[in-house]
Amino acid sequence: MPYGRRMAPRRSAPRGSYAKSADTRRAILDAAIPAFAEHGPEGASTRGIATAAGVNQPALNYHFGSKDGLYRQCAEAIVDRFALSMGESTAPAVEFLAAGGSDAARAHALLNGVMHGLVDTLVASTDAQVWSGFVAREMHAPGEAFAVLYDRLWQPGTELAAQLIHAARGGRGGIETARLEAAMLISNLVAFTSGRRVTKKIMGWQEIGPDQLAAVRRSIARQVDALVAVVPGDE
Amino acid sequence: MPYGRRMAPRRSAPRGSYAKSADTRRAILDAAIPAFAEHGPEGASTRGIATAAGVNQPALNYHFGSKDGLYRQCAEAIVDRFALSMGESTAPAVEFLAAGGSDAARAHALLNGVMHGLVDTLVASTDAQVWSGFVAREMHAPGEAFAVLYDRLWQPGTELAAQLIHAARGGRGGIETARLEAAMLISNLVAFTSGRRVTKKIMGWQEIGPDQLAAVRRSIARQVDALVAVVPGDE
DNA sequence: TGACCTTTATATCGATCGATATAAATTGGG
DNA sequence: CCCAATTTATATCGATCGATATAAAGGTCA
Repeated sequence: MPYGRRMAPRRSAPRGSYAKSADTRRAILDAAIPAFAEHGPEGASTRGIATAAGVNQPALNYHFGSKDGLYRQCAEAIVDRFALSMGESTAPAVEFLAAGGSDAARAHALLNGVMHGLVDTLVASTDAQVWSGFVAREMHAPGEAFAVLYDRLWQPGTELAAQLIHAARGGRGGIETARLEAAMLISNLVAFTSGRRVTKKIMGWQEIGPDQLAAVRRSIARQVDALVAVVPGDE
Repeated sequence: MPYGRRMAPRRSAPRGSYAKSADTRRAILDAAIPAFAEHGPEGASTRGIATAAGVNQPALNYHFGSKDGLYRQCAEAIVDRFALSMGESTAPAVEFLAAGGSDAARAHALLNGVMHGLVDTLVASTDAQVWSGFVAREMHAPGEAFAVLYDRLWQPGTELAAQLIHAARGGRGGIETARLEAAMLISNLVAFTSGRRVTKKIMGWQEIGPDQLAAVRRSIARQVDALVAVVPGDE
């Protein structure tokens, strides 16, 4: 026998006070997220990710335990980065709702602000295109990362938008309808971002510049206005 | 050497007058499409597909040449089946546009008809959920099937909707804006379908019944009305 | 500086991948 | 009914997969 087999050291998580370790983890995550987004959790290879990250392959197992562990950590990282990017535009809306806000006009303005921030985050950032692909894939085919993405990203985001829509309508029309509209509005933007390459081809855009960003913003604003203007059941 | 290697028979495509062959091909496609939709072209294994189809693994190579060939044929099958399901609602719209139709009210009605048919096809059919996942994945990460899906499905579908929107606005507002709105409207529905599992969870729906289908239809109709009512630039 | 822990690098494992050579079985035309 | 073409089944190939044992290198702190 070339070399023996015994139990793995079971190094659960390196609680490093070593500085370099964090850099390596970050490099692996930055390489893994696009790889998982493009090839899926099964299609992406640990060797490919390691090469892209500039590390060797066992480094992934050392830092993240397993391929699935890395995949889950990618989802956590996406949620964190997305929340960081969206915090500025969602904070006042969350505060408004927490205070039991019922000012319809203010709710409408806050909803516009949230969607504005969402468009900026999703459409303006090239990273977000990758995130959208990762998230959309996991929402279609739930796997190891579903719970994280749903509980910390999709559900709260949809609920926030739904409550704002409901409040902007002055509380009329039912929260269920508002939830459905919110779900469609958000899945709309995520799909639009995930398929940005196709949209650019359809539109003949070379790049998503300020003009294109403004066009998307106008389109979403128009959707929001129409959503709020019509109270379901009163039509 | 256990057995020699020589050039493959290079059986390009079985032009079978044998009846059984077509059944086998169909069974393989019916097993492969969901597998590719869930695991991606790299994650899905030929052995898994073969088992699900009730055939042995080399049958895939025999009938489709290679895994990539099978993947391409899956895309072709999806386009065909989708077009078959949508033909009834798109035919009058295509005819209207081909005749240079400029009646805004009729264009609006035809647009509603097309979107109505799209909702029925996508939301009501469980197969369409699988198709949407397949298509959305390929649009995000273009591969072997991109050309087929884009040229025969996405581009014509978007262009049809764009022309109807443009005509419904009486030709005012620019075709580019109409294209962007059409792209968002369609990606909206595809994403909604692909992520149907999540939407059901968000909405607390056990199943997509007539009531739920009607709710989605109303939401889309409202979007279309808002789209047509507001001429970009006149606001 | 030296003992100790963390991190990185190398080599290799068994399992599974897509593909193909080959043989057996099935089908259809004369 | 038999022969040839088509289709299905078996066995196996080399390549690549995720994972781990092991060794070497790097960092931390008494």
